[in-house]
Amino acid sequence: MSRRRVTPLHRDSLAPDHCSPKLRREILGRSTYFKGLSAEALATVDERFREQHYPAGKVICREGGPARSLFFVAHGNVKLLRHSPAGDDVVVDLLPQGGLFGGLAALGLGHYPETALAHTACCVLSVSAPAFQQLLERYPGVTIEVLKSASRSLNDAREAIRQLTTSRVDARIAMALVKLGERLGEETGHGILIQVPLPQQDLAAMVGATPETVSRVMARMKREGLVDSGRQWVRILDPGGLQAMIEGRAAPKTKGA
Amino acid sequence: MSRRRVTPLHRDSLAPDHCSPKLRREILGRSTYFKGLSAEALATVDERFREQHYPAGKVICREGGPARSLFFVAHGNVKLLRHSPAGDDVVVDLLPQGGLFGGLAALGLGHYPETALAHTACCVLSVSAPAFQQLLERYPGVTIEVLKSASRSLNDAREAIRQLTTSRVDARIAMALVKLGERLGEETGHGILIQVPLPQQDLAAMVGATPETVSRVMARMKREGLVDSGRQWVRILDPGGLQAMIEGRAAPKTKGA
DNA sequence: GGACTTGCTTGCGCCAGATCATCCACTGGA
DNA sequence: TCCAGTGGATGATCTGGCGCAAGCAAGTCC
Repeated sequence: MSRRRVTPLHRDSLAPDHCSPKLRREILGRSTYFKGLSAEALATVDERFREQHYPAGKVICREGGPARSLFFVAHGNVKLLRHSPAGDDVVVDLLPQGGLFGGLAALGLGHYPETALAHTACCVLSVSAPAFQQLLERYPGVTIEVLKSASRSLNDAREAIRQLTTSRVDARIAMALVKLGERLGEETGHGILIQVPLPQQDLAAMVGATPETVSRVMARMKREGLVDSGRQWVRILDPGGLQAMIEGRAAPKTKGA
Repeated sequence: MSRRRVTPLHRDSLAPDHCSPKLRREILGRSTYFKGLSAEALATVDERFREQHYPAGKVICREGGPARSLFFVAHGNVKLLRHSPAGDDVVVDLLPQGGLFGGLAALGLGHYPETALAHTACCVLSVSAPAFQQLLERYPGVTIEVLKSASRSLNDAREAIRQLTTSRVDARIAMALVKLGERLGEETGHGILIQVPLPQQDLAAMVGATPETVSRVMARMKREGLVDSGRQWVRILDPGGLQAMIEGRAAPKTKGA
């Protein structure tokens, strides 16, 4: 059978590190948070934001640092991390375009609760915390949208907690892949390609496992035809099979007979 | 030394299952969400709420059920659970007076994301989702408070995720105890008594462990003088020691030398 | 185009914590 | 006061997943 082949991701087309000034307002206007606003309101919002570019891997804000701003992902992907005292990193979220982060900053908390890293090269818009607070006061509709989004994140986080405490690693990896597929995947002829560089190390940090374990589980998934993968990329071939794995009704072992 | 003694919790004084109609508005007015409101506004809010009483152990709403209302804890404690397909329960939160839950309901999600159980006998105020949405639209300040609270919960949940993936059980149990102490504890002559019936089974479901393991860890904590506990109660004697355990710099084993 | 870097794979030993099985101590009810 | 039921303690055993370490392959840089 076909051995894994060359990286199917086109890195640069994925995340140009520029972000046309004209596009900026359009991107804001299309986002969940601001799409209900009038043109003037949108302009007001827009002018509060400051544009910043980050190459892949660059730190945008650091856990524990004084929280001055709130960020909006205009282009690219941002990875949110928490560190353990021992130095391990846990990936708590991977934000696509339109994601908001540093959110607690604007609400009076003093410090960033997590580190944000440019996962791909990206363009980020930032507002100062007080300015954002003013926006929320002036446009209640925005506040409600932000609240909705926070609630969804809370739901996701609690779901992750449930998974972490009740499911085994393979189920969690399957779940992570399915979610990534939904949020960042692109349907191709041969399954859903996850449109983000995804080293197994990151996957491990998302599900609370080691890279070795991820490798072993993925090897099994490949053997069973559920996914295909290579250096920093994953393609989902059989979502149904993954779903079965998530729900626990899977081949628990190599199941010889 | 003194062996553990009789349950120091006075069950009935903890959670009367009545909730004086006059007190109701006062409780609302004191809550984080509504305390900024004028008397008339508060009255408007108050009249949207419907009062309900639950004896300990009763289900308030069920995970997956159609989400019609949002709830406010007027008295007593409410336990939020998620179920795994295999039937295990995970405790995602333990709400004290003033807690809001079923929150996603009001925001257009169709189903309750978790089961709510009366942990003690309690009095709960409920609003229909549309009515709550109206309140949010009419009183933007309330929306902001709700958002703050959701952000805090999100932060807690993500912190829990970090703990689950990086820390060992004993650290997680220590952390759970410290948090419970802060939220539900009462300073007594002999340390902080957690003012809620707390069987080890619940503690286990909060940290993702089995009751047996919790028992073993608690036995060690008792041996080391960090806590005292008995049937359904825990008293924190040495918060500093627990903190040490959380941070990993603890006696990893029986530490012979 | 060859050497280097970085990420993936795989084997082996080990340990934290689950599981199974009792036994015991309280508590609440009759 | 006694009894039944529930929650807690504890020993024995098993195992999923981790840690370490060596080897391999895909990109990358000169």
